[in-house]
Amino acid sequence: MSEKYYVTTPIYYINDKPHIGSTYTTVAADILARSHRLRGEKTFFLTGTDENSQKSVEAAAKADKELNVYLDEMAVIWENTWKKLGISFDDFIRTSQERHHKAVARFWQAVEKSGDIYKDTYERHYCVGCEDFKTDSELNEDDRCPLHPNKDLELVQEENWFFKASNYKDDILQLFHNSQNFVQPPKRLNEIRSYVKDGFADFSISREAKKVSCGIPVPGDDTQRIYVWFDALINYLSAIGYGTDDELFKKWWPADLHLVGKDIIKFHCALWPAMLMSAAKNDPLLQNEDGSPKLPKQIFAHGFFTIEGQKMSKSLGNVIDPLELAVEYPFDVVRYFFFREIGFGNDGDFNRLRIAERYQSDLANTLGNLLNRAINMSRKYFDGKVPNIPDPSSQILVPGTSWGGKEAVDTLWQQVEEYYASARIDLALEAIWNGENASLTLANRLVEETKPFKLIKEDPEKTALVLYTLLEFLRNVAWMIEPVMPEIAKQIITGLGQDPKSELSQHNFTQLKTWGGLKPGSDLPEPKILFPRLGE
RNA sequence: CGCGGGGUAGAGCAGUUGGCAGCUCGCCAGGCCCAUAACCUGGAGGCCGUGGGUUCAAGUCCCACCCCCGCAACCA
Repeated sequence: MSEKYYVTTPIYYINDKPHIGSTYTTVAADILARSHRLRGEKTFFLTGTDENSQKSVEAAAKADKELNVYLDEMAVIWENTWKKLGISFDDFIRTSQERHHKAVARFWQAVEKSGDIYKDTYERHYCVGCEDFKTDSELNEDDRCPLHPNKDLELVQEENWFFKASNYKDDILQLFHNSQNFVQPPKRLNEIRSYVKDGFADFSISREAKKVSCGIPVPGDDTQRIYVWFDALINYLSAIGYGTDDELFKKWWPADLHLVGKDIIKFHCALWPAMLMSAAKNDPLLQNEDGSPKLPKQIFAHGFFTIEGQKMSKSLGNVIDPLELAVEYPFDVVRYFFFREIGFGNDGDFNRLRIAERYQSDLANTLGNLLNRAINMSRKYFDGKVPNIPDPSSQILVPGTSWGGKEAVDTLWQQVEEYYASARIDLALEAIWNGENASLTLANRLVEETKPFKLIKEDPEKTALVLYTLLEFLRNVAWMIEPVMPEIAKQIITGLGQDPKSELSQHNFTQLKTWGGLKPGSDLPEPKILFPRLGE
């Protein structure tokens, strides 16, 4: 009955510590994972590190460290950064781990058995920057890599193993056709479709061992090492038991969502499904009941952002360390900014002025102030308690107001859930703040429309109804924003005199979001300022 | 013919299947006084980059063009 949700981030190169960009990706995955967990779905959230790269070798050499030592140190830094930021990952895969090597070996053999691996000698241009081969048509007018024009292309001439990606070109195009949501957002689907159409050539998937100082050995061929991308993608399988724990694997595969940056869609949307299609032919674990390949359900490519209008760059010195940022602002505020300000899937700008603006306006003024005024009035007029209304679950409309009542809140919940489900985090937040029949803005308006501070003298019962509505709506909002702002959500719940932990453990999701959950007559603690105003 | 993103109110951005142009901030004028000088209402402010085309109807679809941004390294 309960559905499962398996979400991944890309695995990161660890030639430096995490920065704000990788943090953005990871937070996005965290939000989606949390939204599914909240719904009571069995959720598995994977992140990790890509360690079989030439870049790691270079970085280790630069740091004057043994490769293994360097990798171990950096992997810890990455994992700990995510922990400190409260990222709720369930596993942390390192491609240097034994389990990964086992999975890769099994996968390679399955692909080989399918007849999609062959040896060939060739001479081609290899761009170290891209870690990728370039065909002549991909070079710029100076015959250099358009992405890395200052880097000399290596003219590589060697015998390598190749993956017959071209065998799957039609299948991939068919996949795009059949499942329009496979790649999100749509503009990325267009991009990748034209890439596959124009030429989805066979990939070289190994390099000569003597030329690289890292990489997983090709099964049965010690002279070759597996090309980093071919092994990296398999991490999504190895972390959930492929090659080591069949039962676990069956539980989680296929992935429900691979979250990636827009720069690596080629690998995830074309190469990866092709690899899986091939391996599935000779590995029942990768097959559906009908023998078709089990492919990830969706790949979502997010955009990049600039820092204060400029490209993130070390030489400009504007690379932001997420841990330092988390000192400047509560990290929940940063999370909110990321997904309120920047349409998920679009490029955006990381701008401190805008963070401050969002903080002041959306968080302090609209949300924080509402919570504060609602609690204060309730405490003042109702003896420090949540107003004791007779039948909270059947709360009716307050006549003469634009507040949509409990049904509008149900509708809002529905919208928010749909947005989370389709990874439109930005729209979920927009709806909570500015929605049409129930929203934080409308809740503030309800106060103006009913004036509880006057109404209390004439009609205490109606006042109780209004205040209960506000408090109960805030409880609902807390759970709506919990995936994005888990700490803030807890503080709101606590501020309403409830215990977030027991709310979660004693109620299922359906009960949580059912109107009337806030117990009438329960104690309201003295309000704390959730978002102090900035400046003086 | 390198690749990609984008040009919508003063700033920053939304605009799914074409159907009266929206949101946040800022500005102006009111209201309110419970609240974090917060909240609410009203208003000013747009040739939706340009020129064509399709259509009863185009920010949205088609064609052409102009302009801006990113593309050594770091890097989602």
